[in-house]
Amino acid sequence: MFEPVTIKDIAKALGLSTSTVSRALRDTHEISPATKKMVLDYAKEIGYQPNPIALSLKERRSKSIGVVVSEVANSYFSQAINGIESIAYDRGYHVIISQTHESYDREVVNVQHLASRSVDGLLVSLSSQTNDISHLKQLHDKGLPMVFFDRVAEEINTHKVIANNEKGAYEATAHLIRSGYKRIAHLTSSSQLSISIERLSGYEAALNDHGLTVNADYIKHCPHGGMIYEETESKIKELLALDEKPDAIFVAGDRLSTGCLSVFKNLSISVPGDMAIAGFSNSDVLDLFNPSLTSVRQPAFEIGKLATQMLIQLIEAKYPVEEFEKKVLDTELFVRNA
Amino acid sequence: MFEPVTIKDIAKALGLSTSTVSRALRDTHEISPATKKMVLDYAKEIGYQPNPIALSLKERRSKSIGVVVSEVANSYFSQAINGIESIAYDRGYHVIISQTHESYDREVVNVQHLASRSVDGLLVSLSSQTNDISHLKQLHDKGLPMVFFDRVAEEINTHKVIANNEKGAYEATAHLIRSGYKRIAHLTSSSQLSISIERLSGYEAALNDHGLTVNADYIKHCPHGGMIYEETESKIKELLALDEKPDAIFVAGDRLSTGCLSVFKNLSISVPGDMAIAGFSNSDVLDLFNPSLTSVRQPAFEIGKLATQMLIQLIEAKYPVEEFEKKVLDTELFVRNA
DNA sequence: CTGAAAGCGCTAACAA
DNA sequence: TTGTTAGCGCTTTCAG
Repeated sequence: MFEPVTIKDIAKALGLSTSTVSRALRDTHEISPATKKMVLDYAKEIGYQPNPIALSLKERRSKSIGVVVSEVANSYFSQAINGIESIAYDRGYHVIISQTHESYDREVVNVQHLASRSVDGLLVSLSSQTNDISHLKQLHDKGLPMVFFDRVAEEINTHKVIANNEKGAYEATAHLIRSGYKRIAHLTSSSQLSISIERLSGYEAALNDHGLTVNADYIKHCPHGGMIYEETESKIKELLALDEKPDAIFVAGDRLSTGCLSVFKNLSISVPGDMAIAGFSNSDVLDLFNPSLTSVRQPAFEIGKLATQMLIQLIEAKYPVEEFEKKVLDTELFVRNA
Repeated sequence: MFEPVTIKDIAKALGLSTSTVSRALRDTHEISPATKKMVLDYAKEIGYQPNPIALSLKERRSKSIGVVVSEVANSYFSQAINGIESIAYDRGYHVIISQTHESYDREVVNVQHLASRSVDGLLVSLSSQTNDISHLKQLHDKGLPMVFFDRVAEEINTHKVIANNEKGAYEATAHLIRSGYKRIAHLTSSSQLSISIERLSGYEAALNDHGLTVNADYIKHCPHGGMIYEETESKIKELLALDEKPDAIFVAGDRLSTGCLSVFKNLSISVPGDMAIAGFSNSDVLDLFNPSLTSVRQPAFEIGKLATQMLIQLIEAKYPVEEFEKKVLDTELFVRNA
């Protein structure tokens, strides 16, 4: 149905061998200018396009990289993907995106799928439900290049690119403290995620540094990372039911931050009047929100770029890479008060 | 670096021929149960994974589909992509996403890139700057299956899936009229886009049906579809500079709607006090906006699903398909007033 | 029921 | 400088 036009066709038409045509097309020196011109002209005339699949088979690589994220409909990830694309594209790589929707099972399936489609490398941000990373470890051990970004697996020794989650969390929490709030709760994603751990640690450090004590009742985890409204709502209701109700919340995720605002809006609880909120978010319409959200913004585009550069470096390395690094990029705090 | 495990390895280890192994793996009937079991067991043991590239080369298809959208960081498209993925994965297809960022040049390059990577088909939503569609026409003529969604090219005879833009625009405009507004402007994307034409037509119909006249000065185009804040701002300022200043605006796009709200916020113009706004948007945080936006929501997920089903049907068709259809899905109006 | 051989499109030794 | 040949991993005639 879809017309071929192969090197063989050109060879036949021009009375040459396929290897000569190949050489002309690939511009090697061992070819006469005349033949080369003839081949190139004819190739252009009939619109010859090399078959990348044949090439992949031969060179044993696909010039494509797989991306595993929880959701493209998420400002952070869509910005990161833009960064990924911007680099990949320039370097001639295809980007294959797959979404876990925060499900461990889908993550396993997607990773397997990508690997079996022989991507040359993987850019991974773990799902919030992922505890066991053997599906990735196995591929990594086999030699599949892999770079983690955002939600990383410490157990796998490879490059990692993350935001300075601890510092970002510290700043947001400190901002709430400086604004006069004393009972600051923390709403976060599942506890095993690297970002949860880092952000929790920044939150705790800020409390400690400002003479406030960490109250375990004030820390609530949403395993679905804000994907399920009811989950977020019920955790917030737990906070509101406490004897010493918090007066502010530091929220550790994009979806959770907006989810949180929605819950308060629906409960008709005034923000920041009755409850102040600061949270991680990369949305670019935050300025339109009311109640407004003081936000911690990650350099998502930059993170995507860096991760991709490192991955391609790994893919194209002549010798196995032994030294891995973790890049940490600063976040930015946007104070908004309505 | 990355270990192979081919059919040949199995054959050698088991003292069989590659064809026998292939047959065992592919579960044909012309194979003895014993051999089959032996092969399957061994294959599982050593973790054999068929090489899809070799298969693609043989079968002359890649089991992947290319998606061309303007931006993944856009609620409409990210939702549509979710729909696309949901079907594609089930049917064993990979989804390769590329973004035009509303640029014609990038669209041409991306389409070429996808085609040369031999995707089996294309799901396309045109960039706002695309006038010339010969890059697509050429591939379509060559037999590459193609389905348009959202921003379609009427000149290419193939399946199309769109929202009922005209009706959606009509309803939004009629809503503004019923709310008492009489000087309703229209802010839209570039004039050649199918969605612009359809939405403009719905807008005009609503005005006419309600005894209002269409004023050409009230219709403003943003060729970059809201990607450039300054463009949106300047068009709005043009509207505000008119002698008979509009009292409401019907906005024809996601990015434009939020951009519009931002502009008014920055100009300290009260919405809907001084200016009412209704617009197309698929954002799922609209409820948090203030000023709030009365929105026309498209069934993006559904559109993505349908387009993908139709594309795969085209790809897998035994005989060339001659009959094409255009599916039109209803939008939903969400009235919000703050 | 199994094996040998050809071929998908391309490149790269090796010959000529 | 050009042609011949083999091979990347797999399926599929065609013989046995």
